[in-house]
Amino acid sequence: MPELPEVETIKLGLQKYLVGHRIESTIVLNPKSFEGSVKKIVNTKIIKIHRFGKGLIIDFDNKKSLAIHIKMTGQLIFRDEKTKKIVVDKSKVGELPGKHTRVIFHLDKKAILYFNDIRKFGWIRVINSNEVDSLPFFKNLGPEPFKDLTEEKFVLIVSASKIAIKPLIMDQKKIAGVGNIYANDALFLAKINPKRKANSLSLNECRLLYKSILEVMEKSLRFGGSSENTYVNVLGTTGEYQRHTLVYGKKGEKCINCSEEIIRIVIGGRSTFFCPKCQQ
DNA sequence: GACAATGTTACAGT
DNA sequence: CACTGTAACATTGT
Repeated sequence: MPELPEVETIKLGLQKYLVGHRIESTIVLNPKSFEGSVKKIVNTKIIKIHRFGKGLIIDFDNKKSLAIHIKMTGQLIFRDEKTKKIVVDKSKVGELPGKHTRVIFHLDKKAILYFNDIRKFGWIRVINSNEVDSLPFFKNLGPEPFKDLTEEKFVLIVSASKIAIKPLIMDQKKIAGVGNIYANDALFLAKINPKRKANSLSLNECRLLYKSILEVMEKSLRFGGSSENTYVNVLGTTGEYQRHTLVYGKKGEKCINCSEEIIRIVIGGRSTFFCPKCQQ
């Protein structure tokens, strides 16, 4: 799932459904997916949810927290008596628990939180609430859209780098939250070739790209994120952004501006889609 | 069988 | 040391 809009959608869901619940037990089915002592969070109450970039933090009332990264295929699914009636997308979720369920949190009032993760890249770890900033992933996060990434900061970051603009905006240490889908679409919206060296962008191009990043992410948030692959929200239902992508995943299809064919190349090992005519 | 998939990081090389 | 590019992690689907 995993870019800022998807993780933010999960955060909103956890805030709505999970906060206030007490953990009764935690079952770790895949040791690699969970680090730390389960005992530290049993019988504690969930009080707050945070998101930093693509990472999540769940705070408990005993100064402990869970730090979570769902990477490519993680899912956090909440079930209780009420939400049980909501029909999950079977093709993306399957049985609960199922073959890819890695951790199960049993909560009070018969509620359950499942952590599913096909590829097992994701992780959950128990930490002290005050040590979030010392975790490798969270410590290194750059400023993020909608928070502390101002246009001025963005211009400085872009003009200071010689690497291609696309991998730059996907570098979480430089800018937090942008991944492959939105990097592709933002560059298309700004009419910038993804191979361009970052420091070759003009001030106007930088500003336009900044606005484009915000625009595509804002649009995705409205659609509840992108369910191109395995992403679902905490109720197990899909987002809809994948039906509205500008260029991502559209190799061979016509450009929505000029009807030229969208092409796919690889930059930094990642699929890159763009219109060779609009994004010279 | 080969290749690609929303991400991050360890490692090698400059 | 800083920066850059590539491979690896594990599994599934085409």
